Amino acid sequence: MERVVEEVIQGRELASQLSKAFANRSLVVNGDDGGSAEGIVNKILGSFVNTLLIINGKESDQKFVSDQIQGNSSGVSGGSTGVSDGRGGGAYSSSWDANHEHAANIKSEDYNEEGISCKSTSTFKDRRGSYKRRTRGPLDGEDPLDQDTKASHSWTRDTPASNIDDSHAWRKYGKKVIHNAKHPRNYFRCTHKYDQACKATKQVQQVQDHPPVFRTTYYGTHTCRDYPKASELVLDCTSPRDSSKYISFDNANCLENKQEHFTSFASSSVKEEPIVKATSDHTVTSHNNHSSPSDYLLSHDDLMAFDSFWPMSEFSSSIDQYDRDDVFLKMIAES
DNA sequence: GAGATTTGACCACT
DNA sequence: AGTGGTCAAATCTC
Repeated sequence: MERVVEEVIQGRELASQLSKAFANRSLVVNGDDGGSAEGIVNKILGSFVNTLLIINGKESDQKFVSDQIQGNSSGVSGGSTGVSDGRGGGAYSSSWDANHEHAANIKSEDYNEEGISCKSTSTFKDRRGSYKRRTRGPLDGEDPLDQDTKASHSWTRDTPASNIDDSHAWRKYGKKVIHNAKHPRNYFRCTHKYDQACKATKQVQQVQDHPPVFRTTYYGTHTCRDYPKASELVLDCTSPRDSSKYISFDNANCLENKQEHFTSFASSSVKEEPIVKATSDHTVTSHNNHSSPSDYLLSHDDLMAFDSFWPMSEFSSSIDQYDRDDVFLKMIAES
């Protein structure tokens, strides 16, 4: 828990620095970006994620996530496209793409082997595809705006493995050989596409061989609920005066709620996470027989530290608040 | 038998 | 016409 407190305090201090940085607008300090708004933002993100990783018992993942945050810095600062070709920055990176330059830019020149698995040994008397397909348009119940939504909300993540666990149930529905790419692109949709009309999809493609790097591009947000009560974060609701803040790990909710505060995190089917209750003296109680497997209880004081991470009113970048939130929401979800 | 995967065809877009 | 994304029948796996 001490680590959590340290990270929270550090985050608050960094947020304070950020406010000062924006106040005088002269941001370059000592040649590196440690004192710049950008650098501070990265540190804040890192601190925040570290905190959550500690809470989740995934501290060992810190390095990896930290790398991803660094990779994301260009997106936060609006300095570049946000989608690297796998050679800029770290080996593994995450990037936010608000400008639709994501998958189309995936044109690695480093492919040198075919990694297609061929477990099928079927004897083909195939009639696949031998059907008449109806003219495509908005299907029944399909929102005509889905295409725009999909195009405008994508998120890429580079990982050393193709089968990363992002807490969602995916179903592969296609594989396509991409022009100028040596590795095929795999297409996944949310398992709950039909039963819960979840529109989230992702594409996974190997973009580098040595070391192997798999680029996952997420489209849309999950509206499914794998675990109905799974991911609600109630903040000290026992004390009404504390202006209790409700944190939901549900994407649909987060989209609605995040304008109020940064108190909602993306995703998802969080499984068997312990309750973490942080009281004013920063102690944690964790137990298993709880009503909701991933409830987190934080005191108002602790929450204030998180609130201070995002001085939104003073922050300006090339991506709007929605995007910025979503980047982080997804990042947290995937952590 | 249910759910997941494979894979050729269909369709939209440029 | 070329390309990428998706569909859906066939097949596989548990």
